[in-house]
Amino acid sequence: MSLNPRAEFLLKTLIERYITDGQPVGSRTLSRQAGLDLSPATIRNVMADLEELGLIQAPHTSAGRIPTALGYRVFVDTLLKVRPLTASDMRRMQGEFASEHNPQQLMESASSLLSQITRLAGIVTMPRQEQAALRQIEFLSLSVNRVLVILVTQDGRVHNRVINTDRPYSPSELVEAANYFNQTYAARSLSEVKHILLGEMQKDSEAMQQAMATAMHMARSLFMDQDDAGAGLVVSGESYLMEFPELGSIAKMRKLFDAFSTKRDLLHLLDQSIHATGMQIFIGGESGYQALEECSVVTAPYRVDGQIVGTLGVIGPTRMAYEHVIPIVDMTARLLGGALSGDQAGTYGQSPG
Amino acid sequence: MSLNPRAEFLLKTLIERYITDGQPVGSRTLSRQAGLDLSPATIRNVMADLEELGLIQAPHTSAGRIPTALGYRVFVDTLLKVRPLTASDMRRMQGEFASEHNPQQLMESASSLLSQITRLAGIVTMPRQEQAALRQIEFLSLSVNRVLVILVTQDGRVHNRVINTDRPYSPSELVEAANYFNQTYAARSLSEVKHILLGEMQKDSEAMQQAMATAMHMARSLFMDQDDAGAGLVVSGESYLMEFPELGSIAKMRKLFDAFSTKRDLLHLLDQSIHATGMQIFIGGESGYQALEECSVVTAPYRVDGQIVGTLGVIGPTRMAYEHVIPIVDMTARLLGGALSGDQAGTYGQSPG
DNA sequence: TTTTGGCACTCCCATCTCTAGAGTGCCAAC
DNA sequence: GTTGGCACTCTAGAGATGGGAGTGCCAAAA
Repeated sequence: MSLNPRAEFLLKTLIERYITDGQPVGSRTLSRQAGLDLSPATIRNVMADLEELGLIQAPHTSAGRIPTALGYRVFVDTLLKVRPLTASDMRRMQGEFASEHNPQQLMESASSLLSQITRLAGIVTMPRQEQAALRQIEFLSLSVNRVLVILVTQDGRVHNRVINTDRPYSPSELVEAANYFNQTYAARSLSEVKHILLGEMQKDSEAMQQAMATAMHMARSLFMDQDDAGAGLVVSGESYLMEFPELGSIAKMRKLFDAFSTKRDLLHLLDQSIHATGMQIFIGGESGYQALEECSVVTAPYRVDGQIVGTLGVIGPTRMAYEHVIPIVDMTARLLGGALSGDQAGTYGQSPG
Repeated sequence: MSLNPRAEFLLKTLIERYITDGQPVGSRTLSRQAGLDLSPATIRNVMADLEELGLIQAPHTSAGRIPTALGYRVFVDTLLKVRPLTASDMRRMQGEFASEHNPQQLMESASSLLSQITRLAGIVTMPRQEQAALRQIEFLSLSVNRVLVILVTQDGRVHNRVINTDRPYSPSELVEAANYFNQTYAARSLSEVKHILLGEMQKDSEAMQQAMATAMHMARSLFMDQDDAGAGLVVSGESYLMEFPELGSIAKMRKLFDAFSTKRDLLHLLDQSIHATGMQIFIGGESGYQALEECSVVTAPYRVDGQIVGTLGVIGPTRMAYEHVIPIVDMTARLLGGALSGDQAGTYGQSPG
């Protein structure tokens, strides 16, 4: 794919133009817009080449050209200059994160910030349980055969689960079990804990101390059936997407909104980004989900203490203002990570006050 | 509004017909449908009367008639015969509730059942905190100045809140405070507790025991800033609404979906029903919200131990199959209430197993 | 070799016209 | 009170039409 600089420049100009007004761009428009002092006829030659390379296409014989997914890909990968955040957006984002400490609400703030600033749909995945480090666990007797397990992770989130036990446990048994558990596993990641537990279960349970056996029993129920299918996803501003005429056919919109409420596919898509170290951009069909055929997804992982624990991003039409969206997603990921880490610091008493 | 039986019957027939196929109903259609052996001309006379009374209207000169909001109101109040639930729907609903005990998930099951069976949007409000009775409270030290408050209500829900304290508390202080609190306030409703607390705070705090003072301090922070604006609402199946052409204009749909994601207005609307003892039906503009102009909302309160704690229902176009929707909403409310009460029973060890 | 103006051609889209069909209101007759 | 008849109204959909935007290609100019 050998593109001379002029062709590149024209591709870039064409895409920028198309992104701002959504109309196919013709040779005359492009010739004026580019400021290259070339006649429309020349431009037409170049456009024919670009079409041959599969970077742009004409919706019909006598319309202008619009970018293909491949065209956007080249644009995003090699032509795009991201715009720095405006000072006012920056202030707004910092303000939002500064005023909030509860992790759940931080996710929601992040999601709604993303959608409000970009005017696209914002998505944030909950920090992955497995990555999160255990801070503290407590067992609380609710009734004869029911125990409430409270699990606090380093990122400050609190998880509850009610467990039906096969025999009654006394409060002191529960306290001992919790102590044992906290001493043995504190600061390890939940996936480590799970792994260790699986190992321990192999051992002869006769040999275990009582406290340990109790802890094991609780923990097993807690760790073994975690499937919060899609619960861990915060979506906001879906309705912004209704404003884009290219997504307009009710049927397409319906599919898209179904995807938003099912959440499963989205979660899976975002999970892919968790293994990438930086931002990822899925353009059109690249995501592999039919509902997102005409959409792009821009994601960034966020970190708590250097460890990637979740991802966030936006979903919008392929024709989105990437150069604005990218820095916003990037910064939101940093701020959210920072706020979550900051929260933890606060919990440990390192913050002022 | 004096309607003779024949006019009533024709109104009923017209509305039923309009509900099933969404087209304005003309005099010939109605004459055939009604089976009254009246000529279209006669029907036309009656229709002219019904129009004069504001019960039906013609979209334009030579279309048939469609019901007005008032027409639906009369239909729902006096003409409607609800259909009993089908056995298969009944089984499905019971099955769904039988397999689930976690209160949060029960809400979600209820919402998704409502939407799937009616093919409309389902909504369920979380049980109101204030109505719920306190079962148990625990304080857990997270770090120097942070305490995790865990509050379990009779309906089995667990609430967490992290509180920043003004001084460190020792574990034993916290245990004592919790004991004090549990002994003093168990089984009272949260609103009662809140009320009592307000009273206690008037008293000379010097005179309080240490445990009591600690408990007070925690409780104050916990009870005083509860505004989960809209957090307590589970919505599902919004996208079903996209299938109704009468809601079709993108702009209207946009407003509707904004209302779904804001949740505030919906919550407020459902809150009105919490004070009613039975089902409520808001037709078109009756709800008072512009976004719901072309929608009807069918709600029913649900009870835990005879006490109304929340409401649920569906939102759909005014042209919905009320005679099916009403018993479904009604039954869902009963089943959800039952499941929540049942859950509580289970917690107290009254259930088998 | 690249760029340009010219030209014939294509296709869309908005507008208009037209017609068939559905439904109405009114009136006179039953 | 009910009915058939009739003139009238309005919509939705099917062509027909013309302007406009844009194209590809070609030959001439740079």
